[in-house]
Parts: sequence; C-alpha cells; structure tokens
Amino acid sequence: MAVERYNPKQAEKRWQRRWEEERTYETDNESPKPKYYVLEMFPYPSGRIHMGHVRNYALGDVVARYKRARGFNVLHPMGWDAFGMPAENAAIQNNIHPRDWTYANIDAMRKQLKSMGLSLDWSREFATCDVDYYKQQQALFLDFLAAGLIYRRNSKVNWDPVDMTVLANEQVIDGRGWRSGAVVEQRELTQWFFRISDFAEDLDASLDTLDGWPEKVRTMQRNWIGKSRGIEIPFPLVKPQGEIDTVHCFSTRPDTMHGASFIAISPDHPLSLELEARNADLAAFNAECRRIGTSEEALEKAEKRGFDTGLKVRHPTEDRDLPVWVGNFVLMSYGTGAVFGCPAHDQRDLDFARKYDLPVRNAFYLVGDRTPVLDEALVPAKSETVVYVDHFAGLTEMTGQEAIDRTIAWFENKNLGNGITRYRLRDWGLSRQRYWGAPIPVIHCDDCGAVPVPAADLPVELPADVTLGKPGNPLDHHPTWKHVGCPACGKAARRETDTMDTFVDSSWYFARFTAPWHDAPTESAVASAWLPVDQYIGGIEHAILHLLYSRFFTRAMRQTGHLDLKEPFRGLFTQGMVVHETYRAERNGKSEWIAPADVVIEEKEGQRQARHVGTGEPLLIGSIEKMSKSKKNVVDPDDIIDGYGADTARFFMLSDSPPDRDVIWSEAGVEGAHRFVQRIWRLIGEASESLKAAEARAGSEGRALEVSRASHKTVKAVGEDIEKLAFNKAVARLYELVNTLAAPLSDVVAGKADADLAAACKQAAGHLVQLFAPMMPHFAEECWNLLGNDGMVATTPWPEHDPALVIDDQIVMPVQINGKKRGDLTIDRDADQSAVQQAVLSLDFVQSALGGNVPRKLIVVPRRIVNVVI
RNA sequence: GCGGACGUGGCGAAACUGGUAGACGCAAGGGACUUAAAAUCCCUCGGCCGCGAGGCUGUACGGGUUCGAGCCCCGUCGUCCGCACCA
Repeated sequence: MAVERYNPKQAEKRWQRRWEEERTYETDNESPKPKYYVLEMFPYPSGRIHMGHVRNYALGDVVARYKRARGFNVLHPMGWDAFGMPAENAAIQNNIHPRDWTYANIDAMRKQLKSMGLSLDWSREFATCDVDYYKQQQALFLDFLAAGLIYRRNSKVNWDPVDMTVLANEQVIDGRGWRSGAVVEQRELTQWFFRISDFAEDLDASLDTLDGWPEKVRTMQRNWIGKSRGIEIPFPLVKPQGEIDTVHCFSTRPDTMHGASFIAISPDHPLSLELEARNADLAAFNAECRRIGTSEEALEKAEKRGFDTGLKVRHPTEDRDLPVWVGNFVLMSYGTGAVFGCPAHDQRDLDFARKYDLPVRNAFYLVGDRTPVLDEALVPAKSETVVYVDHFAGLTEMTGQEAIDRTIAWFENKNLGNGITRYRLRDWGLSRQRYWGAPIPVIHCDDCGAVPVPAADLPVELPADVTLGKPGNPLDHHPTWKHVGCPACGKAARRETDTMDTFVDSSWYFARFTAPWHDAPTESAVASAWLPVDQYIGGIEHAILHLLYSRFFTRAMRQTGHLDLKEPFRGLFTQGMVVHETYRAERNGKSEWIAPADVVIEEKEGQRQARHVGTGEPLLIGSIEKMSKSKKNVVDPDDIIDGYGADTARFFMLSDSPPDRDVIWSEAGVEGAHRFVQRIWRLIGEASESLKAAEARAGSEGRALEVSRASHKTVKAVGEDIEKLAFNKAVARLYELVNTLAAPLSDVVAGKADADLAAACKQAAGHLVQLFAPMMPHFAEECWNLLGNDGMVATTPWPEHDPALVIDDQIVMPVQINGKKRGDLTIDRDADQSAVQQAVLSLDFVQSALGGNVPRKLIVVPRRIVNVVI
C-alpha cells in the first residue's frame, strides 16, 4: 500500500491549534508534581526570529517536553526583552513610535515562534516594556534604594558619543561602546549605582557551588570579579609639601619589597592632583595622560611614561628613600592608585626603570642562579621556590606564596600595613539618558534632595509623546513630564529623567515568570518554590554581564524579601552559534556578498562549485561564518519551516553537532533530516493497519526479542542522552533504531511476521514515536494517531525500559593477542573468569598463535575484552 | 602577558571509568527499479599492500607509563575563546 508523503504544513497547524485549545502547555503553580523550570534567554524583539533563536528554543523545548513526560510540573515561559536603543533608532528612521515598533515586532515574532510548535506557557508572556512589568521593576528599585543597595554619586562615566549615553564598564570593549563601536569618552555625571561590589566576595565564592555551569563561564566570571589578595602599605613622604603626607600602595607581592626602587602614582591620585595645582609641567603631563585615557590606540602603544615629582617617600623596611613618580600606566580605579615599582620582578616596572634610569635590585634569585636581572624581569610562578636576598620578614629559601603570606603577617604585626582583598568588579551604573527604558522612580527637590516616588504613585509611566533624535536625553526635553511636586514637601520639583539600563530588565524576568499576574514584583513563596531555573539555555555572549547581574539581583531581592535564594540558575547551558558558508560575486571589479537563497551548489568530481541562481555567474565560496545580515549568509527560518516544516528544522538543529558547538547550516543537512521524517512516515504508514491489529508488548524470543531489545536499549540511551543534553547522540540512536526496525516492519506488512514479532514491532514503533516526540512534536502526534492511540504523545508519560531487555545474554568480547585485536569470542554474559579463559584458549586463532605454548599472561576484563600476552 | 577550551576520515561527529577507533549522518562512487526523471532500495567508502583470506598502518607531532593509550604523564606545534597597563 502506497503511503502519501507526510505534509507538515497541515499537520503542524492542526496540532498547534489543538495544543492551544486544550492549554496543553499551561503550567499550574499548585501542581503537586515536582517542579522543573526550563528557560531560554528571552529574545530582543528585533522583528524576525533568526536561526540562532530556532536552535535556542529547539534545545529548550526538548528538555521541557522530556521533563514533562517524565512527570515534572514544567515551567517553560516566554517573554520579550523589549526596551533598548534599536526601538529609538527605528523610531527616528521610520517615524514610528518606539512602542508601536516594539509591539508590532513582538506580534510578528510571536507568530513565528508559535509556528515552531514550542511547548511554551504563553499565558505568562510579558514584555519588559509592559507598563506592569516596569512598574514592578520600579517597586524593586525603591526597595533596593531603601535597603541601601542603590546609591547616587558623581562619577566619571563612559560616554558613548554616538549613542549619546552612559555605558557600564562591562559595556566598554577595548575602549569602544559595545553597541556603537565608537571610542568612549570620559564625562562627569551624577549617576545611580547598584552596590554590586558589596557582593563581590559572595559572587566569587559562590561560583564554586555552581557545578551545573560550564567551567568556562565560571572562569570568565571569576576573572571579571578579579579577586586578589594583597596588602596596603603606607609610605610616608619624607618632606610633605601639602596636606597629603603618606602614599598608600597596594601590592600583591610585598615579598619583593627589597627590590622597590620607586613609587608610581596615577595622574588622578590625590597627591598628583594636589601637586598639579602648583606645577604646570605636571598639569600638562596629566592632561596628556587623561586625553589618551583608555582608548584602544593608547593600549596598543602601551608606552610607559612618567613624571618625576621630586618628592621622596621612606622605604618601610630599609634605610633609604624612594622617588615618587606619576605614571601613565597606573590606574586610579584599581587598588589605591599607587604602586611601588619593583623592576627586577615586574616587566612593566623594568621597562619604566630602564627608560628613566632607576635602580634594578633583585629581591630574590632562582635557586643556584645569582644572575642579576638585566632586560627581562624575573617572574617565577608563586609556587616556585626562590632564594630571598633580604631576610626582613624571615624570608629565606621558600616559595613566593609562602613569602607573600609571611610578609603580610609581618607587616600587620608591626602595624606597617594591612592585608586586604581587592576586586576588579566595580559598582554597576544603571542610569541611561534614553527614552525607551524604565523610568527611574525618583523626584529631585531643591530642598529635600532626591526623593523616592511613593510606592502608591507607581508606575512612573513613560510619556507617550516624545521627540527623539535630538542629542541628549529625550525625557529631559519633554515639555511637561518632568515637572511634578515634591512628594516630601510639595514644592515644585523635577522627575529623574534618566531611565534604567536594559540589563536591569533582564536581571529578574525569570522570577517574574513564576507569577506574572501578581501585584508585586514576585509572590515570594511561589518564586522561591520555582527557582532556581533548573536549565537555563542561551548564548555564551551573556556569560559575564547578564548572568552576573542576575546573580546580584537574586541576592538583592533576597535581602529585600522578594525571593529566598542566592543563585538563580542551577543549570546553565551555552549553545553554539548557527553558521553558514558565505558566497561572493565579482561585479564591476568589486566583491559583493550573495545570499544563500540565490546560490546553487553543484558538485563535480568532488569539487563544489557555486553559481548564481538568476544570472548563472560563477561565485566564490567563502569562509563559514556566523549568520549576519552584512555577509548576507542568513537563512530565514520562515522559509525553512514553510518548505520542510518546523519539525524538520528542529530535528536538523539537534542532529550532528553537539549543542555547545557551532552548527553549520546546510541545505543538504536539512534535506537529510527531511528524508528521515519521510522514511519514518512510510515505515509506520505502511505497517499501521497491521500494527493496529497487534498487541503492544515485548517479544519473547527470536527476532521479536531482538526488536524489543533494540527498542528498550534505545529508550534507555535516548533518555540518558537527553538528560545530558547530548541531543546529537540521541538523534544517532533514533537513526539506528529505525535502521533496525525497517526489515521487521516490512515483514509485518508482507504478512511474514508472527504475532510475537508484530507485537514487538508495535511496541518498538510506539517507543520510537515517543522518543522523537520532544524533538518533532507535531510529527510525533501524527504518527501516534497512525498507530491507533487516542490521546496525545505530548501528555503521555515517557516509556520505561525493561532492565532485563537492555542486557544481552550473550556478549561478544574482542580477543587481542599482544594488544592487537585478532578475533571475537561470543560467550554467556555471566560466564566467570575461568570459563572465559578456557573458551579463549580453545579458539583456533589463539591456539595457532600460541603454537602449543602457554601464554605469559591472560588478561580478562569482565564483559569487555580479553588480551592474550605471548 | 594571564586564564580556559580544543586538535579523530572528504565533511559534521561517536568512542562508557584506560579496553574492538570512526557508531550515526552528510557528501561521493557503483548498482537496481523507471520510457525518463524524481522518490525509493542495495553495495562500497581512513591510508597502504593483496585476486583473496588477510596483513600493515592510522586519533596534530616527539617521547613515556601500561598486557592494552584517541583517553593518563612530560615536551613541542597549531587553532579558538575570555581577560588584560590589575600592581
């Protein structure tokens, strides 16, 4: 009987409608089942989903569906990270309101996501630009402010001259704005800050508990927090000329004190500022340093420049003085803004010393090698044993680390300095001079200062009418919005016109999903029961900022009673990118990118050649790169879903490449996935009538038993693979099972199978459908129906494997002679050592290899391998 | 410079805890069916030698440990990622 080809278009629509009608994926907070929270990083509503989204949500949906089938109460929500600059840019370019642009994009993308058939609870959907969401965020702000977790101060800020906004340190990459790429300038502004640095120790220490995170991400966070143990040592000025009489230096290597030959302070160090007022040359030097600042070119040149102040400080342990220099390489933002220079054991200090002719003194030598430092600083690992020159803190022959510990203790003992732990992590500036963000709920009064908006007056809503495109802050330009009475004294006052960094929005959305209808940021008990997110899935690009901010927010929300836990994400998975070949045409002497949709690939004698589909011109096949508009190597998910169906697209995304690696999108690969779908459809379709008549049970002997063994083994293995997110392996096992089932199924169709084999095939076919259901949910429902089942696979419990069927009675053991495989031994699984040995020695090829002799050794690894050593 | 990950066929990749290297897929080649094409099915597919059975060799490179190494140890080379005037 011929079976028509599977038509995903109709089937997928039909099942999506049914799931929606039956609210199959809506989650009940009251369910007694154990909870499981799966979350993919929510998208920015740019207008269309791209293949990266398809991969992200396909991965998460497998987990969600699998856990649901395993009996968990699964929370799998979706929302929109909807504030941000692209909406303002679009507004300026297309003369459309940011709100309208954003919500239209959300509508379009929601429709696309729905066409993927994801098992999402859409009833919990929200966008961060919804008034209700940012109202709750403002409530959080007020609570954080009251708890002292937010403060306001003047600060030098990173100013992006293109986007005309302030950037957090984390948003400055190589001296440029993370979004605009413009060289960042320094400006002085009054800004709101989160006290994230107060949590530095806990954020660092707690990384050790996150064993469900990739080591790589933990390392990146650890580096970012930048904990370092050191000491702060005061160096008294020999002849103070102003108010400052001591320079405090931070050092992680106080054991090298004997090698100190100068002090270097930052141009912005208080002492430098004091001197600058009286010394025009220094003022000029400092101005030059500030001008170059942290821009990329300055970092590249990295030329050490210094200015001798003429001042001297007293060495704390020796009878000598050290000159005080201002150095362009000393950062005010790290440590104390002052360091002692030890040229012998620091390459940067050595370069500086050589340039300005300062002494180079070894504080230690390598064991048995007293060559003094010349052009290369001596910087052995802290674990290496070295010989110290000066024995001031009891330093002799010991490791660097030992010496550091001793020195710190010694300084503390003598009251000459304090051991101190420093972090690179700075407080998080959250003020942005933008319109499309959550307004900061504060009112500035000339008499009362910065007054929080009373909770009852929330939300502070964005005005609908706004003029964008003028430099500066749009809310500040607004004719009326900012003018309000002071909540404290009633006098005329002004609203804060800055809005919050959009990273704030994404720092707690995962908590909001647990009760998005609640008239408070969270329903604390509910949120604490759902959290942490059991499996969070997203791109590695968020390894530092978003995840660190969310970890901070969870702590801050705990402190303010909104949650009761520390770590928001128990399991984290960072997926790889979707990449694609690039194509180029030479036109009028210029090279132009060509979209994959316009390319035909031909293969001739192993050579791949590309042609333009319209003009026929030959094209260059370029490198494989992340899909991007500029290189035109994007494939539109809509086209794929339209052509092959969502299931095929999802299945391809899960096949072949491990999910944490980049996946190369290829037409051939998608077609392969599609062929597999059609093959299953044919096999099940042809056999469906016979299978319906059969009973579903495991076979007891012969081929039926083999079929059952194969299917039960696959059930076990696929479950384990999904638990480990090794979807590519799970897919391979499904292929294997289908390959195994093909012949028995066609025998069933041909009437050549007995009742036992038919029963085993029926059960195996059912297993197969259930196993791929999390990956290809619509197709699975169709097949499930075809097999004569009434309910939906989506609500059917995961199959249990029979332990007896995953173990073979007979096993095949490879037999090696001197470590090289020479044959196999088929033997009872439970055969004991001596039985195996006997069987091995009686094998023909073993006997002929032995030539009548006794083996020197006979190694039997139970159930694995035999090695005969001659 | 510091930190991390990785290196397996033509390609994407498997290989449990040191135990048959290359499962599974893609591409390719050959064949069947067909008036033809599509679709489908069958066979081959790391390299070298051999008619064949089979043998040798092979997981970036050089050593080592082991009955046995893709996996462990030492060294070298290469690729990718993160951080970086961090004291």
